[in-house]
Amino acid sequence: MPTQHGARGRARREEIVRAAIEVIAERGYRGASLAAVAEKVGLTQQGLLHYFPSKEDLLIGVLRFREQTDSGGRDTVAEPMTMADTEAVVEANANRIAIVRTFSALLGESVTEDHPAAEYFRDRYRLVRERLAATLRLEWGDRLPSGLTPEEAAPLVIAIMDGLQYQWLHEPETFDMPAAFRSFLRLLDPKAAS
Amino acid sequence: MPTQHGARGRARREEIVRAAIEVIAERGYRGASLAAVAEKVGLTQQGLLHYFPSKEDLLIGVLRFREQTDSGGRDTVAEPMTMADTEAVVEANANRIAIVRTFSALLGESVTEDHPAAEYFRDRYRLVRERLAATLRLEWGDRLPSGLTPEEAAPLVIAIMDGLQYQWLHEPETFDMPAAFRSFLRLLDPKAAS
DNA sequence: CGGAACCTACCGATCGGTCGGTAAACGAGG
DNA sequence: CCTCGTTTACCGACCGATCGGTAGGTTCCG
Repeated sequence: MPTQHGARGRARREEIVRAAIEVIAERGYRGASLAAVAEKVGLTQQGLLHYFPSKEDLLIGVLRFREQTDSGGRDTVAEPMTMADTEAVVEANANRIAIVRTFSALLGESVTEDHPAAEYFRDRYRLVRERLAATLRLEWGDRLPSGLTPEEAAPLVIAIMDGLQYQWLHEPETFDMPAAFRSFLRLLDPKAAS
Repeated sequence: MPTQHGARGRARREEIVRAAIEVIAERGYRGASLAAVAEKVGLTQQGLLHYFPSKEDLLIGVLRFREQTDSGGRDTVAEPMTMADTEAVVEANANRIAIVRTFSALLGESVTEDHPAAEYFRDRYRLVRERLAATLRLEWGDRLPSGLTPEEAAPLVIAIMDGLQYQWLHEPETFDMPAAFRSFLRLLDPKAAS
């Protein structure tokens, strides 16, 4: 078992994961070769395999890395306690195009058969929907201003965030993702200042 | 130039395109091998290359096929003249999981570098946004009931459709995509019966 | 000494694509 | 109707590249 002790090894692993995120953003998971990731951190492919014994292990590393550190990643929606926070997340994502691209590409791939990230996204969706519904209920009670229940609104918030990212990624300089998201928030609560 | 005349050849090409759509749904575009597509229609990989001289040409064929025939595909949003039609599109998509999966997978891949479908999706988004805005304006004038302009609302409708598909594809039996979309329509127009 | 951190040398599989053929269908001319 | 050249519809053999992964080291640090 590599990388167990030693801050040295842990740092190297993180370096590798960051490189993997970049490569996946450029080529997707299937298109990302271990060799390309290895080269980015100055390793051979086999050197990389010392830290992550298989490509799938590396992907798991990427997914885990996001869950831990990534306090600005797309779905940190899992955490925020107010709707204003979700807006901040979108804003932050607009400045993290590489990470957004990585996870948008992964999300797309994950709908194909036996994709190693499929389970991750399914569980993630469930979790985020739950927490988001709780957040909405905390903010507005059992009925939003629009008349929707929190359970009805939560999937819509997620869908908007995901969907806007694709439009934005295809026209990063033209498409104003945060503004579009704010429009949606106005839809949820017409009285909101924002 | 193959397939120019002859209904025979044209039919074969369509057969191939349909097979390609299936394979892409299972493996994505990068993961889809010409051999796998060829096998589905009882051809060798070289036989397939007779009809589509390269893998990219096959993808173009898939994209074109959708634009023509696919009157129920995800984005036929380009056509409908009323909002009720968009609801019908979503409903139809809920019964076309293979095609939805294909284009969701392609959309995801298309955000990676130099993807052959990137231009297609970008142009498609522009077009659909325009037409949808026109539809919205026709239905409600310059301000929707929620106060949004048609140009503000159009990207949101698209984002919802795209985003809901990913959640649905990850839980096809549990997640009620049409119901979620109707919730969104209620957000757009609280007075709607639906 | 022992384990972590690598690397060289390979391997079998798969990929998209080329080359060069063959066989059948087809249209035109006699 | 029958030839005959052309096009269409394929297939077998092959190729160079790349892929993820294994086996078996060596170096170096604690």
